[in-house]
Amino acid sequence: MHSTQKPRATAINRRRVTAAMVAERAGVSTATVSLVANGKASGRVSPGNEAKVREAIRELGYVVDGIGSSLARGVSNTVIMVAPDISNPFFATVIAGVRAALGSEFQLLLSVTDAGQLPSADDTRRLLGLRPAGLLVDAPDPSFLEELSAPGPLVLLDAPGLGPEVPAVNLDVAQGGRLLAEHLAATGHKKVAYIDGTTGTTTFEVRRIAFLEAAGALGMEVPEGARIAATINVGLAANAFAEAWPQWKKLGVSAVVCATDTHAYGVLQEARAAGISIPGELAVTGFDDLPYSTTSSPGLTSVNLPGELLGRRAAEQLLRLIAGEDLETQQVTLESTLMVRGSTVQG
Amino acid sequence: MHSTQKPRATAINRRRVTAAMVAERAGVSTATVSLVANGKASGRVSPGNEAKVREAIRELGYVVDGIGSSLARGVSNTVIMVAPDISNPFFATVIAGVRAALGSEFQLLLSVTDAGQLPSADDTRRLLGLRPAGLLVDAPDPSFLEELSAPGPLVLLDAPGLGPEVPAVNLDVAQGGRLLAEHLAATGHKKVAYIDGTTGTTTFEVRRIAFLEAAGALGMEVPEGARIAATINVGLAANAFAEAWPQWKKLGVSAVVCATDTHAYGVLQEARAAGISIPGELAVTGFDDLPYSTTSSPGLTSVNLPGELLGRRAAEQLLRLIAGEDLETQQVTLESTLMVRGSTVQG
DNA sequence: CTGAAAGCGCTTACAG
DNA sequence: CTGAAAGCGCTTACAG
Repeated sequence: MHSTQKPRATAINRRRVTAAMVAERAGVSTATVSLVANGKASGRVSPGNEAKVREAIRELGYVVDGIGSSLARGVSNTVIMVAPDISNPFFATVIAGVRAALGSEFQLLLSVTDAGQLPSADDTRRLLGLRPAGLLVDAPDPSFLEELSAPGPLVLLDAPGLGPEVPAVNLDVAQGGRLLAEHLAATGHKKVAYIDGTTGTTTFEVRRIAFLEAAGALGMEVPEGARIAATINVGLAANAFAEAWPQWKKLGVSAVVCATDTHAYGVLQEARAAGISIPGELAVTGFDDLPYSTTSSPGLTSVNLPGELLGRRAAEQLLRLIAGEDLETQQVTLESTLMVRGSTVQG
Repeated sequence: MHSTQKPRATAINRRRVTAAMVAERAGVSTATVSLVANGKASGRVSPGNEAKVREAIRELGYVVDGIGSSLARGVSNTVIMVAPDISNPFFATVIAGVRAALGSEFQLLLSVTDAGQLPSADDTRRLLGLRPAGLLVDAPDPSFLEELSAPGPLVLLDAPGLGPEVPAVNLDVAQGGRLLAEHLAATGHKKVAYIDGTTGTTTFEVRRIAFLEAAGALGMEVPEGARIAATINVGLAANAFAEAWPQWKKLGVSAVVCATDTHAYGVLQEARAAGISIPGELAVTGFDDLPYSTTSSPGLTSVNLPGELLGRRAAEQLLRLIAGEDLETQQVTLESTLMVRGSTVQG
């Protein structure tokens, strides 16, 4: 009963239904079919013909071929979003925003690279070979943008520090850093540690610099040796913290600012294991305000970044560019807010 | 003389470089350009012409147009992966596996739907309009597959319970359920609770049924009222558990099996808050073995599902189908393993 | 309103 | 080895 399978009994051999087939069935030309199929019939196709074409389309199950259409029009109805890291839960909310704004006219396709990797110039050229109606690029690094010559409509997301002529929607993470500094200063901290990411993404730089500047201005100190970095991973962050804590304690550090909530989870975990009281002995803060930060114990004080809005605004801007409109503002910056929870203030 | 500078056009108005332009520059036909550009020159184009074409391609910065090429060949060099939920961290590892196996010949594009939503038939038709070389569909539901008529090469991932004629790579979550039951029986539990997901995904059904059957066979009981469900969210799972725990306690429940690690994190969190000793008073288990499960305290006993391998195998199968080869095995099932940690056995 | 026709950029028999 | 030519399926001036 072993089968020598030639599978796919499904209608794999079903012939592609073309506009020509519809045209023949409806007794009109392919031009008319095209008009009707694309919703451009009104005022250009007689009601009778339109009805006939619709009927034929229905009967045959005709769908406009994207490839043929793209070639004829010079561009596809696809919007491609390039993202370096989808494993970040934050990304899912950004996508949701993009989808919401894009609606059904354009098809959203994601091109992801391996974790932490940027798309190669080669990848990108191939992407452009698909003739996307527009490109959304999340968290690009500057060198990538240089390679990305001659795209059509392009909007960057979360790409701080670019020339003002590049359409972009940014998160004001610097503001978040300042809010954090103000909050910690207000709650009496003098010496603070900082746990950075290791990817060197611009947003991490901005987070760090904004915090450090504001902290300094507010009379707080980040002592020598109280600045470390760890990969974005709970366990690794926990280890890094465990190793650093004895020295920090000696230095008098009473708060630690983490570049991401994920780092902060590691600190919370290790602190619990080591019996460090939070926030009494050590206050902990993060960035991103991931879902778990509301429900961890204690809750994590974190900078909330509006991911859904980021995606939505970026897609809206892109839609304008695709429509050939000018952008009122090339660059949009979205405010971040500080969510204060039990990891910095006694519940 | 023309310059030998790199073909880095200055943005916006660069004219598309076509094969015809390359052909003219090299003094050959577009047929020859096509052969060279596609690496099919060997034995079909004279060395001299090949060199001339390569030179022209370099000078002009020519890239084969994906749309034109796809139309001529009938299929694109794109592989589209349809996935219902990218916010699941597990998914990132699957993608990594797919990318690794796919190599550089095919361009991987992701089509995601909103969380928990299946792609509509309409979406899918448009996807097929892009003429992908192959389709990968992650965690589809059966009704979706019915609509997906007449695709070319197609491989399903994590789609248990399908007819044997559909190429698929599955995770043996049933085995995971059995391992869990055996482990809990071996560690002396008699009454066990179960926290299910709410999405009704097939994999959740399989997890539950396999566990319940094995548990029954091993003499364990899941009492009336000790089966609840919660959305995949730490906080919601925590709440659901908090509400259920008093009754479970009365019933003599000493272990709880969660459909996902995320549910289990909620239980761990609430248990800590409520002073329930783990695993002494309550043993906790999950499915998925997410990264945090190694480092939570206590570590979470969980069924490890090989995500990277899942993606890799699926892509390998797809590559075979694309190449027109037969599959040795239509359906591949990957073993799951049980990672025993502190949430079920005293560290 | 309508259809014939000219592409869009490429690939691939085919004839030389 | 090589190039002219016929498409792939569609859209869009254009002439009627």
